[in-house]
Amino acid sequence: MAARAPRGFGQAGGVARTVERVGERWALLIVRDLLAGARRYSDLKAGLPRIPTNILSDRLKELQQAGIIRRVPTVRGGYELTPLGRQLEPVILALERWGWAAPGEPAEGEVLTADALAVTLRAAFRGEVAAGFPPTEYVIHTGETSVSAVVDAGTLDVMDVGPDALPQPQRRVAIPPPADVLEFRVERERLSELLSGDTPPLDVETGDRGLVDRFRRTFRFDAAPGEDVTADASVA
Amino acid sequence: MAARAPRGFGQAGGVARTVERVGERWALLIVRDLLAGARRYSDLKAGLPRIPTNILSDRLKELQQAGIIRRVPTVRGGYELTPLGRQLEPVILALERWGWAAPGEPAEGEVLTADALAVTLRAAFRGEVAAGFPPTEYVIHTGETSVSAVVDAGTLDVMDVGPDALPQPQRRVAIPPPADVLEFRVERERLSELLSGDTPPLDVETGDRGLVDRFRRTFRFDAAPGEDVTADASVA
DNA sequence: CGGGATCCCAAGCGATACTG
DNA sequence: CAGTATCGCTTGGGATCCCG
Repeated sequence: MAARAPRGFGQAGGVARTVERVGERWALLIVRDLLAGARRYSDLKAGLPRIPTNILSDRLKELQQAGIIRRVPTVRGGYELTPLGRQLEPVILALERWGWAAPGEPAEGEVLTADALAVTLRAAFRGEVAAGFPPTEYVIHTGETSVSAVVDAGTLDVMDVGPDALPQPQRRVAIPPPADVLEFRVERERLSELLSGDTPPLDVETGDRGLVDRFRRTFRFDAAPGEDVTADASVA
Repeated sequence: MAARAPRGFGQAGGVARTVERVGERWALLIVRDLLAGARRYSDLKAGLPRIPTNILSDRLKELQQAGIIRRVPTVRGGYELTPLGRQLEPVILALERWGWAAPGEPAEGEVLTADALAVTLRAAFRGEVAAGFPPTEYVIHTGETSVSAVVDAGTLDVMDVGPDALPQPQRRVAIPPPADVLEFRVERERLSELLSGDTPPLDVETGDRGLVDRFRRTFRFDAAPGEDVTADASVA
């Protein structure tokens, strides 16, 4: 007996506990996508094109047992985060921020889905700054992905508006569409620059160009003040 | 050619990028321990008793190539975080917080090392609250582990004071030892309660019992206000 | 002696095929 | 559409061995 905790880390700290539950391959990406709302099996699979279906199936089972996700009874194949799972949001946002700050080329053939972009925007969102602006809607096109980000009084709501977007569950709060709307397209490779406060070329399709600056203040990954990001990755 | 990005996620978002770099098994625990300061190969191995030596070796190489850690030239077998690696601190702290908030038994046979406990205390630390108290030193014994946490004007410094603690590099700031000192022992299973604002039995060895309350205000995982943590993990 | 490298086996992962 | 089943390959685990 005493199965010696097979495949555990043998560690009692919080990091070890968390990694044991969501550290398996693909698990955090599933959580990321579910952070945007309930999704069906096929939605998850479409958002994670390279996940093998058996792995998706395994992870969904494991995450359920860990109390992180649950099935949506009313939707066949539907899954959503539990309250415990939603508490992983700070983890996801911290991972998202570091990922954009880390150097390295984007690598071709990668997809940036609407759910991923929604998390990106939430990670870059500065509520305090945004609270100083009138309600604004930003429609962002990049690669094959299109999302709408509605900013109102320090709150942010992102939704997929792409060609194959699912019908959205009604908005949480029924707000009138903002008067200020900026719609633009930016290259995927330039998104990082845009969110770092840089001014890459972007193609404004609708709205006042002056709103671009508002966007750049509202969504911004702050290079930690006083901390140098550039690290020497060259190794013998 | 075009090696088809073997074993990548095929995702462009920040979460995917981060998980690709530090998502391998054990990697984040290595980063966690290095967050406490530079460590040698044997220190890391001792702090991670269940890691196979080849895996430790592999991870150290990978983390170096990712620019997250580097060798300490002056210390044989020494490793430390790069500035980029130190930027993972928010990630580690977020993981630590979720891990303590998640339900589940501690599981026996697990170790809680000094480096892990240091991260726990940093994750639970409330600088704003602490700033209101006079400088205080807390010496905490739990299980086999003993650390000293010096709190001064909203800053926290944790160091190993266990029987086999390494000789500490000199304190960052040469401060006089605080007048207020609390030394206590708490069972490992009760640590979670203590850091949740509960009042489990603890054995005060030195200092005024009134300082216990100061400790409880200084180190505290906040149950996110208005968010219910308890989730139903029971599954068919 | 500490700091790794090698080996072998088991477990997890990935691709594809298949079923309710 | 929502998964299971199967199979080959890759990775991790554990013990041992080697090197400076």
